[in-house]
Amino acid sequence: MPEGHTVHRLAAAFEQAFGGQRVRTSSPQGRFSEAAQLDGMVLLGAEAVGKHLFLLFAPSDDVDRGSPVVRHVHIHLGLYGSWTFAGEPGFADAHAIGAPRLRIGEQEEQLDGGGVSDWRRLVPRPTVRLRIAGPQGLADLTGPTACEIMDAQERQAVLDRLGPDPLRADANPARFVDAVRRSRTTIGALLMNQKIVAGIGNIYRAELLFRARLDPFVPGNELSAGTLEEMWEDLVALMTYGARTGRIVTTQPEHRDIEARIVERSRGTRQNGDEDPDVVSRERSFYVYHRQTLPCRLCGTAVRSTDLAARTVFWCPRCQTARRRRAGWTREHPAAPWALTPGSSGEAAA
DNA sequence: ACTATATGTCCAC
DNA sequence: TGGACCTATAGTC
Repeated sequence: MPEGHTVHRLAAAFEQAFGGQRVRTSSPQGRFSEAAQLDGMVLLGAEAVGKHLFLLFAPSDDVDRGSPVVRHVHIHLGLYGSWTFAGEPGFADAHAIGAPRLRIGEQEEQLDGGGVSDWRRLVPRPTVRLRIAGPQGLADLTGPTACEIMDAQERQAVLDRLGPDPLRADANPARFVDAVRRSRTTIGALLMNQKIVAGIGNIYRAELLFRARLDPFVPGNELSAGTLEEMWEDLVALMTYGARTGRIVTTQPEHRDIEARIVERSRGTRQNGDEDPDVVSRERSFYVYHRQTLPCRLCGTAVRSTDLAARTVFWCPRCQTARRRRAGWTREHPAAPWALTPGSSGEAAA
């Protein structure tokens, strides 16, 4: 259930866990029989583009010779896919606290709590499509929409059908701005279209539109370049935070309720200051996502939901009012919180 | 045991 | 636009 930030996180985790090392690969489930072709190769690195993950493999003697032919394992997690890591203490847990395991995708899983103390003896679930095992630990993939070997041309074809990715340094925001302004489709639908911008999912869509105070049903061609440039900058900030912490948080501290802040303070076990992602509980993290019928954090109006582009969109009908305006329109709300200040619960925001 | 749900995408009609 | 697909989990009977 990842959006782009999760996939970028995964790429970093794979580089750290297996980068440059020989690995064993297998498909316990049997549905990725090509795993046998990769067994014993070197995992050269990992790449994230939007919600697509590429793991790069090459035979070790090719690597030694200096010009390896790279096999790109293309993985898309879809709605259900996830990776589970297990290994030596410190393996793939750059973002976890203490435990020699973490599951990227959703919750953590107790891998050694049930009597399994050695990750090497961890029997894969029968649904594991791909297992990658290195000297320090392993990673199990379940439920992906895609898991296939690609060559360089096929990889490029995937990139070619994606819009700019806010988490990539090579992204060109003008492509996003121009594509939106050329379209009569609603901004709510355009944000979910991976050709327009790569990596946004249903949460970032709803939250970005709220932060822009924008009605999801405004046609793209009615938005000003300036508005879209600000939205791009906001996306970069939101998704960078998400990639760093593994969690989506879009609320400004002053918009989370007071009781929540008291609870967060009183938890008291923050060793490392302000960067602990657990500081913001899930219920405090969003302005509108999954908050239909609840009062808007800013104005108290009931948050609404409806279908838009095959998914449920959530929005505040009072705060998100811009519609049917020509390009050049400026926001009516006094101060849209473009700058995200995560982790500083209770502090005044910019 | 069954059902509903989930941060996704594609294809057929 | 509706259904199919991939899987785990929480909730209900």
